[in-house]
Amino acid sequence: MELYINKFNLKYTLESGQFFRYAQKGEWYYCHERDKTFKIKQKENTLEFYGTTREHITKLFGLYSEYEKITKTLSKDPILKKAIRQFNGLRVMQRDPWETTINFQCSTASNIKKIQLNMNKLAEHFGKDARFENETAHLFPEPGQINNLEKIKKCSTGFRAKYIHAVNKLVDDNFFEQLKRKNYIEAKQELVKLPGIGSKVADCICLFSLGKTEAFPVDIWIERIMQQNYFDNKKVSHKEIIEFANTKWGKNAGYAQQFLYHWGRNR
DNA sequence: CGTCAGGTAGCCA
DNA sequence: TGGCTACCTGAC
Repeated sequence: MELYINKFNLKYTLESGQFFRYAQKGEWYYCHERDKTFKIKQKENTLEFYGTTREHITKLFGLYSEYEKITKTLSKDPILKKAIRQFNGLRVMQRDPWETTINFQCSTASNIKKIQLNMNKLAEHFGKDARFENETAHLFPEPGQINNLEKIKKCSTGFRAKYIHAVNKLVDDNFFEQLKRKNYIEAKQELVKLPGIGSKVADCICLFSLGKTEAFPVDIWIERIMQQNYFDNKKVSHKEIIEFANTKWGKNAGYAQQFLYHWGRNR
């Protein structure tokens, strides 16, 4: 299947730390998202993919957003202007909230490689098997299915295992549907009540899966980037950074974060 | 072989 | 609110 696209870069979007279950094979990216397995490649303004629908691709890769409007507004900021020029086509994805929650619970005090390992192992141990191109693909387990603490530990999750185990019991798809209907502040408040989920992870869930475009996840990288570029190298609290981003970029803060993060790490 | 990493929770001033 | 520290384990 094909999809005509504009102002989109698959590589930047997929490799910018918002999505983890993918593997590059030649010109194709083999991707897994919840119960979907598909492969996708980009050739200029065309996306070619197999294994899923146009609707899914459009939503997952944030292709419905008013990208030109957002980037134009953000480009008033000279630093973002550079970042946007360098990484034009980078999008904020809209993923499955359940998988995103487990995903970013795994991210605490970790790194991209290890998060990928955790997610792939969780799918192997708890998810259903499917066939894709004559090979076994592991689907991500449904809410409620990650229910064995010892097995969760076998997925190299370490001290995060107990949090994953607890959250698996506390949420379901309906919970996330309710959060989508709430505003950003309320949704975040609900999320940080969950074990193993603090401000940063909650903001990632809000931004990457609940459509809260104003969320501005502050991790150690964003902290450094913001300090260097907007606070004259002075120490600032995460709270101050969030307030600054909110005032400066409002509903576009999430996009600003994604550009700054990618730019700051790949410069 | 030691150090450290996309944070969070718990505890104390 | 602000400042500490422990925490699993693979990767460098």
